[in-house]
Amino acid sequence: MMKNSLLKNFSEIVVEKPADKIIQQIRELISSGQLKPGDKLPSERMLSERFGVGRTSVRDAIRKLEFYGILRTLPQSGTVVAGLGITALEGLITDVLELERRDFRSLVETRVLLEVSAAESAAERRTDDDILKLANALTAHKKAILNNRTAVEEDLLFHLKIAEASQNSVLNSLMLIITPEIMHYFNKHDVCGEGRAEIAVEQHEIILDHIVNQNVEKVGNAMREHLKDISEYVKTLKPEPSQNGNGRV
Amino acid sequence: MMKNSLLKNFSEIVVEKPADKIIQQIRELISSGQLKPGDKLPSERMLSERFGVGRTSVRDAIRKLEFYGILRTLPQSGTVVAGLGITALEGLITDVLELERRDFRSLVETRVLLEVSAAESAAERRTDDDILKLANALTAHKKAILNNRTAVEEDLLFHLKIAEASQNSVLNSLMLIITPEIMHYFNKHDVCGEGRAEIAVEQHEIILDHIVNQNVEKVGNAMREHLKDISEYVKTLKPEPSQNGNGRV
DNA sequence: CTTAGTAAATTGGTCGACCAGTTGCTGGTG
DNA sequence: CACCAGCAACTGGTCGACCAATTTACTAAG
Repeated sequence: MMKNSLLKNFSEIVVEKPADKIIQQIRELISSGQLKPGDKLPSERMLSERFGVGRTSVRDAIRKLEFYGILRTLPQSGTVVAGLGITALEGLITDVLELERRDFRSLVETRVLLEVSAAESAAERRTDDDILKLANALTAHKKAILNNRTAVEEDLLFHLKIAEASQNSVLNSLMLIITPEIMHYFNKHDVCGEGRAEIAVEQHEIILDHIVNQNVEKVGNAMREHLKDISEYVKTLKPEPSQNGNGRV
Repeated sequence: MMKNSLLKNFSEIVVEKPADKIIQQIRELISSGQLKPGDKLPSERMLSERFGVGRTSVRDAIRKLEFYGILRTLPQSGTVVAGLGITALEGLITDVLELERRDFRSLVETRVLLEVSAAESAAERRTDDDILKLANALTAHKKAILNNRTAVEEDLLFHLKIAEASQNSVLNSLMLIITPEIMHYFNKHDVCGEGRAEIAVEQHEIILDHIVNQNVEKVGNAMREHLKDISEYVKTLKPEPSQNGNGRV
């Protein structure tokens, strides 16, 4: 182990997973104009031979780019470049490669933004079914609090149901994406302690009322107030910048 | 081909990729309490044998869940369940599985939400470096218009730089995520035609000015106006509900 | 010359085997 | 008895081979 420490200092982060190298290579192919949007990519076998790596690594790279909507793969047919422009592709790919740490301020800030909007849309467009789901989520939340004081999951699940009720699929998806990180922070800082949970439930009840009555204006303010309460409470705990668990969005 | 059509009608969407089946199974493991947050997952070999599929499929499933922040895999060590609650996990996983089609209304609506907020934050917090990047992006946009009338990529790249200047990493990431889909729609509907591009550039210049002068209020309105222009123009083209290319967020 | 039918080639999907690094036990030694 | 070297059994990462389905190209009949 000791004998390798020097070597490690030398190479350090040069681990360079094959998949990442391939993403870079594909980026170059696109930059040089050899690969235009709509074009079919060479077969995975071609690419693996061309890049000198196994086909699995190529598949991993493709899968990753596919996640971000840059490629699109049709079974038994081929992989094509999505209908994006070259310029944007370059920018996106480089950004995607170093999509890193979140910070708490950004997370809270964005959450308020999304949630307030979601609540307003929910009040405007909720169906009867949505109300049922919201009521159920609220009940589950109350029930969980009776058993164990921290019920972060149930709390956030109520918020997710609001996003669902907004009838805005994109908003809903984005909420789904950032929720795990929010949960991570909340558990870390033990937000729901000594009476906080009860207050949260009360506010949830108010919000649900507004949604039922389709009072768009009031629900926005109620949600803003609810989140303001929580985020300011969190601030009193630790100033720590604190990086999150994984780098995903 | 014809002889299979009946069979296809029978099985239809029962393609059931192994990876998806595994995601379901893991979900059950978590539901039944056999897998608690923080626990280490059984090794990939165990899982592949247990589920009766190849290890590759297991890896695919894990990658997918990892992408959504539900699992976390440490090389040469093991895969663990992220620090999420069981309740939320259930909700998230089922939702993730059917994270499907976007619709245009949701996309535009959410975009306005994010962009206005991004512009305001950018005006408030932009650095000198940000201004430089914004100016460069604007120049590139103008230049592209002189050559070819449609310069959707450069247009959106300017918007992405605004998100970057907002100093909100989460907001920036979310913009990166929805931008490809926006581009898809714009190219599809040929938004930038006959003078639209020039108008857009003028509005971009105004927005940039406001950001330089840190005029938070005006930049919000300017961005709202800019997006309103575009989205309403798009509306005049086709009422078509239109599903997008791939189901990714 | 057109067209239907079939077979070969190519595609992505899946699999089990091998690789390198880590962990933890085990037995020998101070 | 404590401790450390060394080995063995894991881990995830990568690879090339096989599979089924699709596409394509060729051939033969009309």
